[in-house]
Amino acid sequence: MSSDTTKEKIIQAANDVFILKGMDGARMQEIADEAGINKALLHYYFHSKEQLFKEVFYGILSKLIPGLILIFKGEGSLPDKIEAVVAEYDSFMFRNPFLPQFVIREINRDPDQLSGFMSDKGLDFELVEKMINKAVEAGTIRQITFPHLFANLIGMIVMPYIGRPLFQRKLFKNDPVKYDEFLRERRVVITYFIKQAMIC
Amino acid sequence: MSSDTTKEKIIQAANDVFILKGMDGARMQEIADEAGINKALLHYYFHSKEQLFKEVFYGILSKLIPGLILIFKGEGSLPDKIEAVVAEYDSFMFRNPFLPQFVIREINRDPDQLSGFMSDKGLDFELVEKMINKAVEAGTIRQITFPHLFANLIGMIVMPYIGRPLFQRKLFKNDPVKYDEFLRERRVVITYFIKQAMIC
DNA sequence: AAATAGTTTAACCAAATGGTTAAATTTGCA
DNA sequence: TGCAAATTTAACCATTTGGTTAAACTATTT
Repeated sequence: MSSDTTKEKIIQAANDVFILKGMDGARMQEIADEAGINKALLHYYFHSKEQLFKEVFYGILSKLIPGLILIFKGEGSLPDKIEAVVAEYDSFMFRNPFLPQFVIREINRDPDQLSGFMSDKGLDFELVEKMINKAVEAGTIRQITFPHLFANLIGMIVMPYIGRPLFQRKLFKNDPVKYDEFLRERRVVITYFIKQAMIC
Repeated sequence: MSSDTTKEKIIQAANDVFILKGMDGARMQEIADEAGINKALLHYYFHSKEQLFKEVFYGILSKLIPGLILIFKGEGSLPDKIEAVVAEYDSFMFRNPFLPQFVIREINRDPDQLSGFMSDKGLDFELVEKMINKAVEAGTIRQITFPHLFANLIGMIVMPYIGRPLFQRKLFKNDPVKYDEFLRERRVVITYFIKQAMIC
């Protein structure tokens, strides 16, 4: 097997371990084990934990951002775009259920790096902000500023993933199947909720 | 000064350090320094970090829960209660801005303990759930289940605190004063948002 | 004054952990 | 075949950190 494959095995293993245990909780030895190699070789490819973490973390994020940008810049009415963003975002979280926690940790660990990365990837909110403001002025949607709408949207999407261990216990008698059903309902519930709240 | 005062100094110091750096990031030495004592004395009062952490964490939570229960069990219409919960919750977060992150960490670290604690404190959601279901049946509010409403509510309230380092940079040009203004607007925005979404 | 609890000092311990090293071995490729 | 890169082995290092210990000192109480 080529060196590329080994590197990929490492990244895959790091992915799993990091996303389950976070940067602090992850052990280099465990990542090596998970990848089926030894610690020396791990450091042969990634000279530090920090470097490995960044490659994994920003690797995942890189997969999410293009979809969002496409939606923002694409055709369609504002409500349609909101619906699409919710769908895209939520399905991504469903496939990467530990990502929100992961992002939160990074938001508080190195916000400049994360912020810069988003800019590099071409994700900026000015377009969207203008779009919202224009719709408000035109009377298409109720009065709201972009930051508030953004916080509402992301908060509603992300909360069930962040709070799962508690929510599942308190609201679903700790039944994971029921909780997954609940998660699958979120997309349509959130979309509906936002539309009712925003559209006059 | 009595031993009680020293214990309180420790708890206060631990509060500050834990809430800024989390359980993992906090150092016993730093807590001792912050309390103006030395490590030996710190362990004289709290024999382990774990024990100290729990006293601090559940100490804070204990202050939040009674207010919520009062609202749930008190008089008033459902919309009024929702408004009151948002106000109570949000003002608590504003006074303890690092609490949400703190809770999230604990949710994922020891969910059983946290869940049990809430039950002990008399916080259960069955009443609220019934109240919501009844209102839906009566047609007072639009069709929604309690878990969804709960996730929406908490998500919207908590998100701006969790995501602050990033949001402030991306949406407010990293201006902390502007961000505090934004936070102060949240209560009314969220209340309004929820009411528009829920009330027919 | 004597006893008790609170507090300091300062050294120490054990475990965990990220990272290094050097030599030996295997594999892929020119 | 022979060279270079990939991989293993296994020991080792430095640092951090939670926690301990014992002796001495101080304040409080009885």
